[in-house]
Amino acid sequence: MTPLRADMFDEICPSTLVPLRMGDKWAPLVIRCLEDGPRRFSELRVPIRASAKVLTTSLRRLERDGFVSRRAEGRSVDYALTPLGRSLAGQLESWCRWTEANWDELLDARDPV
Amino acid sequence: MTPLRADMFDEICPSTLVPLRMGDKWAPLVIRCLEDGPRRFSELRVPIRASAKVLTTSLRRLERDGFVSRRAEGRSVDYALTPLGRSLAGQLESWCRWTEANWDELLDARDPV
DNA sequence: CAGAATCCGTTTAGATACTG
DNA sequence: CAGTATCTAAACGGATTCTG
Repeated sequence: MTPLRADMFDEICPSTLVPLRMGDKWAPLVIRCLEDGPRRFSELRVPIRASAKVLTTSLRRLERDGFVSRRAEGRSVDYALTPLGRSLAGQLESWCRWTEANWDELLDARDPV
Repeated sequence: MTPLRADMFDEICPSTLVPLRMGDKWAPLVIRCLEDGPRRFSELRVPIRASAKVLTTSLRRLERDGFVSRRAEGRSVDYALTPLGRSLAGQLESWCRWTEANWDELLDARDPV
């Protein structure tokens, strides 16, 4: 194994944080939805077909981890990517590109349930 | 949002598979453990401090998705990365590098629970 | 509008004991 | 050695109802 400061075998290491957070069913979608700028709660609910409770949970976690910021003004609330969140979005896109590059293998490999 | 064939908003799309599978608590560790070659079940259990049941579950899923292969010979069983799994391991390493590049921000941003 | 509260079913992790 | 079986507890997702 390549020695890295990012030691996934250490539970405290932030490298374990990213897969766990992205493993959240809705978090990657939230990140992608915010790529083009701030969105309100109700705007996120249209493309992301999760219940209000579940979406809120995702947003709170992303906020706590510093990927998303929340700004309330009057009745409306804006969610936006932080600089760290934008950086993560780039990482996510590189992932999608990996998926595209391995598309057929991914579909073929998968044992149908 | 950049238009990609990998559409995370489509539940069937394999791009959703990767974050979900990597969100598995032990899967990323399994992948890393197999980077240097095949390992037996008991060898995996040393660095990966999960119960036999949980580790088995992870391995079965990784096998089903085509990232890991299982080969039994006599009493011993070898697990190894498939070509697809090796490719994923590279992706995982790029993730760790991203973590290292954003180390301080990740630690600072994180709201202590 | 942006959630919070509640309830419910499923999934997951973990510990323990057992087996071919 | 490489699991399986069983049980428990916690986490997660979803639907519904309510509220400032």
